Amino acid sequence: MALGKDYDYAAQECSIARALEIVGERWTLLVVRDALYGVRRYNDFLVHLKIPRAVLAARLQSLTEAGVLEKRRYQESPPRDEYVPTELGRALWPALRALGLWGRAFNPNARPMRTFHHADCGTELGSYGECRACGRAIDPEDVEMRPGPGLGPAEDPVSRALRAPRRLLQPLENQPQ
Amino acid sequence: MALGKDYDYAAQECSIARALEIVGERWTLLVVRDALYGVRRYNDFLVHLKIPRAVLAARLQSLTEAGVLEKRRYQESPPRDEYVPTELGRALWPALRALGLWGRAFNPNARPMRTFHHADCGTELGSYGECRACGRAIDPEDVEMRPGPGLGPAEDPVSRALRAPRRLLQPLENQPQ
DNA sequence: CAGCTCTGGTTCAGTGAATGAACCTTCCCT
DNA sequence: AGGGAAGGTTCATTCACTGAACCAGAGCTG
Repeated sequence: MALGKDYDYAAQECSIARALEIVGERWTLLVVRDALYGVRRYNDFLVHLKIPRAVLAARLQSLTEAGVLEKRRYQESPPRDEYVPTELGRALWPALRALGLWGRAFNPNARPMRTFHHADCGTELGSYGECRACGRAIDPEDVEMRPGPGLGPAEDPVSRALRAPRRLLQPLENQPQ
Repeated sequence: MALGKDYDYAAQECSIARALEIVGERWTLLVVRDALYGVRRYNDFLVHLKIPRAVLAARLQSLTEAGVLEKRRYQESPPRDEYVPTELGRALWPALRALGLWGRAFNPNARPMRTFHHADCGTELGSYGECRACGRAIDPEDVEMRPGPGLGPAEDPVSRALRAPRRLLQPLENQPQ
């Protein structure tokens, strides 16, 4: 979503509008999604999202300023930073989950791309992010993501790494190719 | 969100990206939000959202083509149409609810603008629109919206009408002023 | 019947954001 | 010395958003 630089719908007295001021721009929610999937590094976002470099830099910066991601130095020489979801970023999981569920409902005969399960018991999450077996909401740390039958072949290393069953927020291992 | 005309992130194999193709543009989710609040008429959207006319026309058309809203003739002479959420549009309620709750979490010391309750029991809804007491998802038809302490004075008739406690999807009465 | 209003648009010029390609810098490796 | 990887910045072009103006059908008013 392209917001004007004056962020006009800040005027709206509505929490939804407030949320969209932060994450409503084009690509922003996809960056957060990848961050929750475990992507942390500039190049991995770039490869996985096929996003223009300038836009990615802008989004990472604004998300960091908003407190959704945290920029963290993970090696000094050469200096390298990674972007990690904060508590606020992790709190976007229900919204992303709901959007994904709606996107699946949108084309009903499509096979699911990924399924999400309670890591402790393997039960697939319900429509409001709860474990149907345990009957309570599951934090993203305890969600296991599994590839679904709707996924095609992986074309880049990041997509390939995200094919394996894995916990949300678990950092991507950058195997040295 | 400004999508290119070729909708590039259609390529993403992800239900979230699919959803954002439809509702990811700037203003789109706010139009759907208003539709769920009971706004149905072009002019009411215009007044309440303060959205440019051209953008509103474009959004209403694309949402109608996507099957999120339905254009319905409500009077023949002069011909007047209203836009009503379809089943697919109503299915966006959990995502909007989750986004709104996140927007509230974003500025924690702000007072809530509106609260949403299960109409049958009065319990405030959880982050996916489920009733915490009944333990199940609540259809938007059964959700009661109440004004919260964070709302300022209403400046237009539509905002004023949306101040009263009311069910979602209940059409706005256009009082003849 | 002239003129005004209400509703629901369309058109248009100006602006700002997204895009993709090219370039840059620092560091490491050989 | 040369090459490559990571993480950016810069730039011209394209595209969408913005706000104001304009338009058209229908009813109301005098």
